[in-house]
Amino acid sequence: MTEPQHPRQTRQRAALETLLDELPGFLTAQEWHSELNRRGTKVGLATVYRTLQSLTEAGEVDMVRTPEGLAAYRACSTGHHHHLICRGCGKTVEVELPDFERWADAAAKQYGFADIDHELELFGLCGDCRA
Amino acid sequence: MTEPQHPRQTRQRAALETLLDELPGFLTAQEWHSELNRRGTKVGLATVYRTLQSLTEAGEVDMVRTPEGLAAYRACSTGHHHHLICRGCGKTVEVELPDFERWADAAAKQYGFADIDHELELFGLCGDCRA
DNA sequence: CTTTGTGCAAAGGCTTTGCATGCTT
DNA sequence: AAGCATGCAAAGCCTTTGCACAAAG
Repeated sequence: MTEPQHPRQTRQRAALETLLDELPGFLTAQEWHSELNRRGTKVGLATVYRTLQSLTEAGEVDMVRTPEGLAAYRACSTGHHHHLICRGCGKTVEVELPDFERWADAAAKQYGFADIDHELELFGLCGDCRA
Repeated sequence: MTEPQHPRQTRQRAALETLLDELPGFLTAQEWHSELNRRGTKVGLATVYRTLQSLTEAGEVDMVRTPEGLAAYRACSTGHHHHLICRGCGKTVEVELPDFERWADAAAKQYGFADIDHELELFGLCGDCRA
């Protein structure tokens, strides 16, 4: 049993973590990559993929699947929540649904299921895009 | 404005529709393809993809994304419902959640979102796999 | 006969991986 | 100095598409 390995502090990882804290929405690995390079930080695409995976496993980043099956990532705040995602501009809101877990558990239990997990995303049009 | 085009009745499409009615679970396009061929019905993979898409657009088939981002399909009964999927054996149950749409609408409206759609899947362990 | 469906193979797009090099520690 | 991280390019996988042929209406 060795110490839990801390990832090394590299320019690329730092840049990505900073960017994750700045931009609130869900972006794909390729979009994070473009955004980094657009800001002048040269980072390889493979590195972005590897770093996002690493951060996801570490629980510092949230991954969801878009309806197209792409992986999209964002920094996650603590606590369990769901996402409300604008179809128009991609803006995302974290939605607390306090009753949902209990309710899902209860619903599943009626079918003999236990140990319930769930994936829930809401998609809609935000006020700006609706205007 | 012409009549709504009915798809042509072909051996391949019939075989897939029959199989969809027989197997209750979610399978990927490739899995449906394998299953067809395993049963002696030779159908091209591209045809399976195209037919599943066509059936999905026609509302006769349900598509969900697996956590890996793969598209998985199954015949769907009428009415909107969600899925309760066993992590152990893949068994799926259709769950009617009558209050959910209203509730999701209300929750989203608080954030100025409208025209809400959602994706909800529940994952758990069924009675058999729990034994 | 006309139109749509099929099959095959090739192309596309996202993601992962192998390997040599550079940077952290 | 040792080892993980990076970059690039190549490979992998799922899925879509182009095209010629077959089948349905």
